[in-house]
Amino acid sequence: MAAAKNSDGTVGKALSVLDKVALFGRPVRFSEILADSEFPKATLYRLLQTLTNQGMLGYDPDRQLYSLGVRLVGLAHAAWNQASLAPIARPLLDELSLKVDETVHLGQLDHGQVLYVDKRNPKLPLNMFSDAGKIGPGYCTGVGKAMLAYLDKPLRDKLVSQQSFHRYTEHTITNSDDFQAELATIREQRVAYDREEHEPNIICIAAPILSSKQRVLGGLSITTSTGRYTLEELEKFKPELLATAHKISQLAQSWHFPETNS
Amino acid sequence: MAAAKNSDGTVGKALSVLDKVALFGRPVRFSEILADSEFPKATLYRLLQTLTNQGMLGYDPDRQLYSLGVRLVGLAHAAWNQASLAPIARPLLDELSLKVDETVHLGQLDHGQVLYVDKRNPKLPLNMFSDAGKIGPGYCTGVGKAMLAYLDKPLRDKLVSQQSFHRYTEHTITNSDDFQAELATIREQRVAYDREEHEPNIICIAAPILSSKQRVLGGLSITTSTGRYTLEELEKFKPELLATAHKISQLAQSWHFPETNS
DNA sequence: ATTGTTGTTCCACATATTGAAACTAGGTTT
DNA sequence: AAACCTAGTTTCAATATGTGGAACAACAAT
Repeated sequence: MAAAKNSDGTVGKALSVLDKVALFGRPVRFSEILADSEFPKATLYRLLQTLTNQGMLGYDPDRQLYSLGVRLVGLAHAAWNQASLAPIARPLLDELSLKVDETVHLGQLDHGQVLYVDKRNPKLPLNMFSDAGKIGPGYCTGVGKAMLAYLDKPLRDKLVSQQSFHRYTEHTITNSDDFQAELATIREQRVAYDREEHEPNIICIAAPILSSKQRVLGGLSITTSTGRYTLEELEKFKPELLATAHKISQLAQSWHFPETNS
Repeated sequence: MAAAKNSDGTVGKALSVLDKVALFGRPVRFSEILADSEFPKATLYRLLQTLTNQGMLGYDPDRQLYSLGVRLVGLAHAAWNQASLAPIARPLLDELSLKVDETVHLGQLDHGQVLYVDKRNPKLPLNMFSDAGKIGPGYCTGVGKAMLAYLDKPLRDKLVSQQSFHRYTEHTITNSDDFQAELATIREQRVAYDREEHEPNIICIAAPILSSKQRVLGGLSITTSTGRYTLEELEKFKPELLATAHKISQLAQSWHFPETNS
């Protein structure tokens, strides 16, 4: 049969519904979900009920609105603690962001996209779920490129082919060939640059965090704006960046850490 | 037959496995999960596979360890934004915590327990998943008691009966009767006090956040230590606390918010 | 080599899921 | 107020999915 259908059984379907609701980004009506769902009414209905029962979705009977459930927040707390580099890397992020006096991001790969698991901004010391948990594109962010560059070829090719290459700015790389070339350059330089590829005026330098077996654990970046530094000047952060990435990697090793596999 | 089995179908089982893994709090072996699982080997195996496929679990093939998946963190980000009071309440928490110069917590109910969705500490402005997402007992925390007190009787009774009443300190309330009495007192006073019931030397004053229909949306507390204030002195925060709770409630109303239903 | 332990696959069987269609509850039009 | 929508919920036979005992592989330890 070969080809990979993307749903494993009922659980897969249920989770895809979860995603749908998440995607709306606000509480939604049954019919709204039904509208862009492949499931028939009754099926969708039961899936929603199950998820609601399970606390993965919340339901407001007065307004008839489904929203993501609070249970997710609790699970994520656990996930963040045990499956992300964030709790280990935390002191190192503090240190780095203070030293360079710029924003630092810590990301991991999730299905070819970047999931930011932590962030430090030395000026605005406010961070929360609103920062961590954010997902960004893999092909036009510093951490994304740094991580993708260091995957082994088969996985890298697979994920590259899945990128959607939306042109965010005039500098965004918009096809796989250029992107593969960029990744090769990154491997040579050992760091990735974001040259206003995702947002105008935002530039960054990023490095992968690799396990001792050279598997990609995550990515680390120093982000700034063109108003503060030129792209060339970013290079001066390279030693600090690599040093911190390496330290995180060592800490991760010693306190057994799971490797991201997608 | 009748009685409510707590699992709805395969999805329920899969999610219970997720919880199990979360509960370990660290990456685990297949056999460890099997050990305290009611599922037979093959079944558990397939559930784990499905969850892993779906990115809800991560799997490290080298070490053969399952851990919570990063996908959860992304979902939670969305959940936090759309289903929690946190994003709306944020500026008000800032304001309150600065004004009283103490730590403030914002919580919501999740299956009779308290889920902290945000926190502000005016001294240590470091907060993250490591604070938000934390789950605490309902019967011995300020926000927990404040929220439980204001539920309508049937739901309240149900949740009270589900509390586990572990004696954390000598002040912890350890049976439903005393607890129901306490809840009555709270309704009279309009605020709940935590009298070192959860942790020694930690005290707090808390109020519920109610919708216009008097449904419980969440809870807000000001936490301090016996070293800084006596229990009696906490009362002076009551006006500020109630005012802020009310403001949050109003904001929540205007930007449609789902009500917690368990 | 031999045994033990842990993880993976098989397959007949049972159960949970499916979805068209019927139904109900509210709201809107005639 | 009756007739008519529309959005949401329930039913039920057909069947796709999930189940779990047992056999099997992979690998360690003896």
